Amino acid sequence: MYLHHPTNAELDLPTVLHALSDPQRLRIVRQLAERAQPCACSSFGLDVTKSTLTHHFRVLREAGIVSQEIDGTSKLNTLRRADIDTRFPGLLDAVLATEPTPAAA
Amino acid sequence: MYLHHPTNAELDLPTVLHALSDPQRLRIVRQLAERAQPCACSSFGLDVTKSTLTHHFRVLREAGIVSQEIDGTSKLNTLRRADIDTRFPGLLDAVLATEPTPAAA
DNA sequence: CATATAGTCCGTCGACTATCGTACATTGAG
DNA sequence: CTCAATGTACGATAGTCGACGGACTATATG
Repeated sequence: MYLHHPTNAELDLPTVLHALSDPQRLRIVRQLAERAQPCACSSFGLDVTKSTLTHHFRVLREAGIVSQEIDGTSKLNTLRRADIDTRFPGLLDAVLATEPTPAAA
Repeated sequence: MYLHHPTNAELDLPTVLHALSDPQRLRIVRQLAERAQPCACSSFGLDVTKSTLTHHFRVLREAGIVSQEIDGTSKLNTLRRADIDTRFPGLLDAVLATEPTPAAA
């Protein structure tokens, strides 16, 4: 099973902003930034079904925000911080610096 | 005719990111940042109809990115830079710092 | 093999989006 | 008053989005 990841140069600002404009995905990104270790999709405590989770992680991966690698039955997710910082300096910092508005886990 | 503008405290990150995730609106924001003077909706050279333009400016206004005031038959648009910078420091700078990807006027 | 775990794939649903066209309102200029 | 300019309101349409359930795959582990 091949997982497409956009290259650094392929990162597109509107696509990235759109991927970050969903509260659930924003929660995922915040947690990934805090943990700084590859995490399975199911470890984020989001109150949605598995298929919805798959959807959100695909959006994040295809936007280039997250990289995924397969590890057994899991998929380990990592924030592509360096790539995003290179392409869009300061963007991720600005997003992460805002307090998690309502209820974020 | 009353135009609702969210207060500084009402600015919501996902809403702002979503408003910025459209190429047309991004073009508007870039031009507003460069001009730094209130501009009528029709002065941005976007290749869409008037009604579509109205729609995009409403999205920007309701997200708190732009303020609009009526001046004769025109509506003058201003980037709420200070407000956004206060609420989301560095966000607008990061967005504006990226090169206008494809064709931006 | 049997079972459990972690995700994927597909189809569906309702809500929203971006776009358009046409008709309308308001204002300013002649 | 008439006309042009600027923008709004109100559909309509084609597409996307977030969410779901259910069937499925792949990888452990017993």
